[in-house]
Amino acid sequence: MSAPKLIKPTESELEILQILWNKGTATVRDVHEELAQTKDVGYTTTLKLMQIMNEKGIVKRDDSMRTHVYQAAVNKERTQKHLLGKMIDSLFGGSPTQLVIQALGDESHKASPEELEKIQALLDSLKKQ
Amino acid sequence: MSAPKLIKPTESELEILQILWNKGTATVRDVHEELAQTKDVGYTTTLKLMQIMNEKGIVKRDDSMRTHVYQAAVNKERTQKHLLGKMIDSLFGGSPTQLVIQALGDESHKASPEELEKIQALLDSLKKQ
DNA sequence: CTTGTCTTACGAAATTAGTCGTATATTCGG
DNA sequence: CCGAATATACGACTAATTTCGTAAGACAAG
Repeated sequence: MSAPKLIKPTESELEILQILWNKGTATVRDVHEELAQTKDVGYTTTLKLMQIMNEKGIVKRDDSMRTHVYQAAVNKERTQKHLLGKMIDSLFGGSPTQLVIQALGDESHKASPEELEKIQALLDSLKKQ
Repeated sequence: MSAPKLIKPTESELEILQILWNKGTATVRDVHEELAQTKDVGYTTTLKLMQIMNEKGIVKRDDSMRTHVYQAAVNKERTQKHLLGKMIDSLFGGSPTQLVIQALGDESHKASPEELEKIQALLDSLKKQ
């Protein structure tokens, strides 16, 4: 029983998860200083959020030191896939195709030629099945 | 000034929007009956949500009749693109490629051969640029 | 040791989303 | 006309999220 664990991080939790996914491990202060660059938020707010995420099992922490060290407890790809699936259902009627088309056609997030090749390769392998 | 209108429909609002996008116009009862097929929710809940959406400007309504007739006031493709863009930024570091790959690789939302061809066509046109 | 800084813990306010009960008005069948 | 069904309006309650103030302990510098 590898519990599938339905996780549904909130907006704020996702911001923190992203930082943890990037850094690997981080203290509350590390996370807060990065958050503070784009957001006006108090230190204890960040602390509280990370404590709650710990209770929820979204992050783990090492509290053997006075300054606790956190890391993400949920897999990045799995979380992406999970949330993407929800968006496909809720916004694209269950069909990933329209989503892919919208994403590829997004003017403000253009894909590079190398990226297009990656997608082509995946597409080829899907076609063979 | 075609105000870009930053809309952020909630989960429930999206469900209703989907129905309105499909039907074009609909009454509260129409929407509620469709919602009730997959969800256990009271009629007045649906009503209230649609009233709130009307206040927010997400839907329009014709209240010249006793039974009001609603329709979406936000464009489907634009809403999809907007929310997708937010997800690309917040979950995929600004790169649509990883999102596309995850979406295409989603086992529970497989694309049909026809859909794969559509994507291929789009990919071809992107490559030419 | 004392003081100032940094840490976590915790409670509680403010906000938002979702829910539904009840009141009131309209309509329609008989 | 009367009663049942159906419509909207609206207030209120719950739960979750986000916010921060304050307290208390640890620690380092002087």
